[in-house]
Amino acid sequence: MSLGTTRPIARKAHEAEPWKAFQVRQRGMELKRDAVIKTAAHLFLEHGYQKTSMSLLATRLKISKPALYYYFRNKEEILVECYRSGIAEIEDNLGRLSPDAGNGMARLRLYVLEYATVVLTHEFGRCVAMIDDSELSSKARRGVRDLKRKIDASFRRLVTEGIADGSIADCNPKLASFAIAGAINWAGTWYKPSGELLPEEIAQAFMEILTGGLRPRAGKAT
Amino acid sequence: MSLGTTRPIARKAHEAEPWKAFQVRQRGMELKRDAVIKTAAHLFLEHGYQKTSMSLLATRLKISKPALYYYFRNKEEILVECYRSGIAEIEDNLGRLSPDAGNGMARLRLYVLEYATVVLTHEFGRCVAMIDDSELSSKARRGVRDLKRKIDASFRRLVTEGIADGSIADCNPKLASFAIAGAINWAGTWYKPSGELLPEEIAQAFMEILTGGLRPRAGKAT
Amino acid sequence: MSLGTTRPIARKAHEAEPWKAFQVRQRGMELKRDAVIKTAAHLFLEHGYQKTSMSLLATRLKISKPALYYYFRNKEEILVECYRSGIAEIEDNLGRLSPDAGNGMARLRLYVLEYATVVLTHEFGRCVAMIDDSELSSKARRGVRDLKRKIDASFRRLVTEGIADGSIADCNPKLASFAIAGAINWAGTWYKPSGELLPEEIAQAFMEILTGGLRPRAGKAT
Amino acid sequence: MSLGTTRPIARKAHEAEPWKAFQVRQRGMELKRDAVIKTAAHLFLEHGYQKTSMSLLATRLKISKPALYYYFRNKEEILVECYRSGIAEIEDNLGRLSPDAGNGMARLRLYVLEYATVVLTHEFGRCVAMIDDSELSSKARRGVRDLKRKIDASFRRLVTEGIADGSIADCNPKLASFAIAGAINWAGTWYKPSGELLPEEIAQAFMEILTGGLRPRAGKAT
DNA sequence: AATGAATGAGACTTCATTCAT
DNA sequence: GATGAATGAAGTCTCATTCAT
Repeated sequence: MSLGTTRPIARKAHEAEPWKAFQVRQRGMELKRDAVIKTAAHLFLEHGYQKTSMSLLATRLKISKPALYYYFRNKEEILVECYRSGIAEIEDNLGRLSPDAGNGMARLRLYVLEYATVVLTHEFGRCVAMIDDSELSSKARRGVRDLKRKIDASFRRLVTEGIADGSIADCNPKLASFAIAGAINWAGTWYKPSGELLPEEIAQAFMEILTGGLRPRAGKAT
Repeated sequence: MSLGTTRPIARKAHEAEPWKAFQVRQRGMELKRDAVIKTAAHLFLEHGYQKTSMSLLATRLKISKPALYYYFRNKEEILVECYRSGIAEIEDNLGRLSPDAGNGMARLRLYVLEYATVVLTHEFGRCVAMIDDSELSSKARRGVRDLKRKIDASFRRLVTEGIADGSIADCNPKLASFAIAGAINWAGTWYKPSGELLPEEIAQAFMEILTGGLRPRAGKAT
Repeated sequence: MSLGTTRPIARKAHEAEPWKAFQVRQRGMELKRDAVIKTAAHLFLEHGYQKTSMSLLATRLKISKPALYYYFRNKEEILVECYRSGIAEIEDNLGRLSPDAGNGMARLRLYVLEYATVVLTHEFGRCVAMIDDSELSSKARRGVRDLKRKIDASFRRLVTEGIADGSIADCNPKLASFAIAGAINWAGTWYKPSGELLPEEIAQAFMEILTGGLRPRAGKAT
Repeated sequence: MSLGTTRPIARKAHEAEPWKAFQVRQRGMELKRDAVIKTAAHLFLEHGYQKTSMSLLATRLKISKPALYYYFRNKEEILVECYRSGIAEIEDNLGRLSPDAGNGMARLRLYVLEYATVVLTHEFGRCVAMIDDSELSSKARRGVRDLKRKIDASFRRLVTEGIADGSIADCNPKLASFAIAGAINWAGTWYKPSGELLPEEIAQAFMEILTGGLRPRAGKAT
């Protein structure tokens, strides 16, 4: 029975259980927010951000539209949270790589492998790769870009280190990172889990192709 | 001198209007259509397809909204024409490459160079690379994908030929093409003409990085 | 007290709005939908379906345009509901006639009387008679026609029964029903409640004129 | 003479060929107008007045849209001309009936037969019966109704005469005419030339059914 | 006599968001 | 915490009509 679920009761509820209730509520908040962005990420990837309406999102979550606005300020904030989760996901996975796994090239290769895997198999990761942040307001965009830049910086640092230790040919680290990350991001565009290519397969092949070009050429001074 | 032909000048031309160009009310289906898609391509790239309203497009062209519908059946048709022009542009440039310029690898390298150049410097070309065709109705999408596939097929054929003549290492041609084309397409995403990186510079670097990984490894029997 | 039930009062009721009727923001899907189709029926009859814009309808109801779309999927659905209500109205009234009120002719006469009364005095009934269902999409049209056919079938059945029991002259039941129903439907076109002719008067006269022609001719073998 | 008609060329034309040309032009004008309203009537009957766009009409006639405005002031005028032609058609056919063909009933029967035939077989006639004149502006509507009234008046006169000479039962001539004409007009709504019922068949049956009810009841002193 | 091109007005519909409960 | 109901703004598109030639 609702005109709202618990109108009469609610007013009493927060008087009755002061502390625990709050924690539980907070926990609930977190859980709900997670559920929202998870579903949202899925829909954004399936139909695009613009074409995913708040109505659809609410319907999928089996909650009412205003409920979404209880958890998030607006649609944009949901997307931003997707990005944030995606970037966290990526950093999580990449951060786990041991920082002393050989020379720069070796570490770059692992990095590429891992990044490709995340982008292909994790939905939040795919959001980062796929959804154009130009959909965001300029303020939110700046925030997201700051986060994204960290990943790019990692790539660039690895390349630079590889060049320093001789395991990577002399090249423009910025362009090299862009090429590598771009190819992987783009894969997020066309990869379909239902297709015949396996993520591992793609990740492996991309690692070879994309890092192979950075190998120092034998006997060449370039 | 039509807006549609003079490509070198074109970079500034999206502001030009054939409306009232020479004398008033010249004949001009062709001319006008060209002007529309040129401006549309520009706006699509700037704000995205969905967020570019027909109103905005009309305003930019300094014509009324219904006038657009005199030249195109609907918004989708405009996007399709952008794609078509872009693909023609790409094929034009790639087709000009002499088909006997050395072995597979050599030809692939030229191809990459040229493709990157088009995608970075021609607006229609960028449309092909950047605008998600999932915005289209399924019918139009099929048409566009058929066209796009031809370009992908070219890449794949070059790789296959390179493998055959030994100039390219044994690899999955499909994945190799995807990696290469993807990296370039992605560049369309972040490249800003106003930035510090020159298109030629990027194209050159990408050529090295992306094809380098396909070189047969010295001393490897594979 | 719902707008939808009190038919006697209803003739003036198309101005009533359940919006803010009792207290503010009562529950009321049903109530509101009824109010919408009641007002819609009135406007459709006054200006025609095509020329009745959703804007006008909303204005009359003193709600915003999108609110209409909260209650109905689209304009067509509103018309379909008008039809449905009208047909229900007609069937209600006709169904109340006792099925054993004499021979076929006697029952037909009652039926004509009642049908004419509904078509002349009930707005939903008039919708069924007057609004061309070719305005509908082919799918909706099929649905409406199925409903309409039931009424036509009733007429035809009565005529057939009358022929069987000798109370009606031998004739083509289909054409007879069409003639009778047509004359009545057409009356919906020109009848104005504000005119000098009373509905009862018209219904009575039509009954005589339209069924008189079906009387078996004395001493004539047809 | 409207602004739209003969501005540029006319200035020279009427100096050069003063008489013949004018006649020819007038003849052409007539012919073209006829062609327009003929096609228009067809389309109006097929899709309805509102849904028949001037574009479609022009396309069907293989002329340009502005050309229509050369021959007619606006869409409404085209409909009015359809009505006018239809009414002329009806009057033509009805006027041909000899005014001394027996008593009132006999003449009424012929009249019904003829009216039904025209409404079912002539497109202009069908326009009069079918197209709701509420589509017209109030001014045009008045004109059309004046014309229509003449037909109605004929019906009513025949009934009155029939009552006078005893061949028709005492009844309200107005309602009798409405019933008769209404049934026939309505037939224009559902009759499809491609269907199985022949116009003659329908006309004959309607004549019997609709006039039968007006026969004076045997043995009744009224 | 005829037309290619253009337009103002307005149609239906969708969406992100908020109000009042 | 949650929701049924509502809305302002905007979107795509169509139409009758007219301008300039």
